[in-house]
This record gives sequence, structure tokens and C-alpha cells, in this order.
Amino acid sequence: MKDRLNSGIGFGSAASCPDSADAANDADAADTASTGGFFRQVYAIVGQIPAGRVATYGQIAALLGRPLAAKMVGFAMSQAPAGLPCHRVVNRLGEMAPRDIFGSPAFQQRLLEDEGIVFLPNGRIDMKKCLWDPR
DNA sequence: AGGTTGACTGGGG
DNA sequence: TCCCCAGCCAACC
Repeated sequence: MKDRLNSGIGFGSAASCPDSADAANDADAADTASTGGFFRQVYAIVGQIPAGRVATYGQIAALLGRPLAAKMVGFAMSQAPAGLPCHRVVNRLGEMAPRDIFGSPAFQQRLLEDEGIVFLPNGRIDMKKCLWDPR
């Protein structure tokens, strides 16, 4: 179990995993044609992140077939429509969005803790336990 | 049309 | 883990 959890963190491993590739393909094929908008696709995926789990910008980008467009995902979040659980999207280190995107990083942390996200003493999310697995 | 920017990431040191 | 560099992509000016 430790191995599985661990492998979930690295995108490299995820990319090699046939299941992940399938998920990416599904999301891409389903939305690319009808939306034609990168942001739309990002929002669709973010909306699928369950409470108690978090996803990284790079992970979402990879799901859309653009593993190097993590920056773009973050930008999409800045324009995210209301109702989207964008507080569940964090960077690879498990840190909150900088500045006061949510009023304050502490506020975002509070939201996540309320959903059951586990934080480490260093103030970061325990990615081993809380990283969302699209499968 | 072209340059800059951004809630990022991976690699090398 | 942190710092610096390069890459990627769409929005903005």
C-alpha cells in the first residue's frame, strides 16, 4: 500500500500507468471536441475532485494531455467560476495558493481541513494520503 | 503581430 | 528542500 500511495505522487509514474493514460484520454476526447477551451476542460476536471482529496496543477494539466501546462491551470483557477472547488487544487508541494486568493492561505487550509485533508507539521498537505487519484 | 505574465514543474547544482 | 534555469500555453497589453 505504501508503494501505491507513493507512486501516485509522481506524475512520471502516473504517466507510465496505463490506467492514468486511459483517464487522460477519456477526459481529453470528451471535452476537447465539444468545448475547444482549455479552461473549460480544467474546470471539468476540478469539478470531479472529491472532498477530502486534492489535485496538483501539473496533475490536471497532465490529465488534459498537457503535462507542461501546469502554469496554465493555475491561471485558469484565477478565473474559476463560483462553485468550483478550486481550493482542492494545490501545487506539487501541497502548499496553499499564495497571497490572498482565498482571503488568506489559512482560510484555504481551513476549508481543506474541514473536508478531512491531512496537514503536516510543516503546514503542507500530506500528499501521500490526500492526492486525488483520477482512476 | 510580438512581448510579457502567471495560483507551475522538472532537472541540475 | 531550496535556488536558478528553461519550457509550455493562453490571456493581456
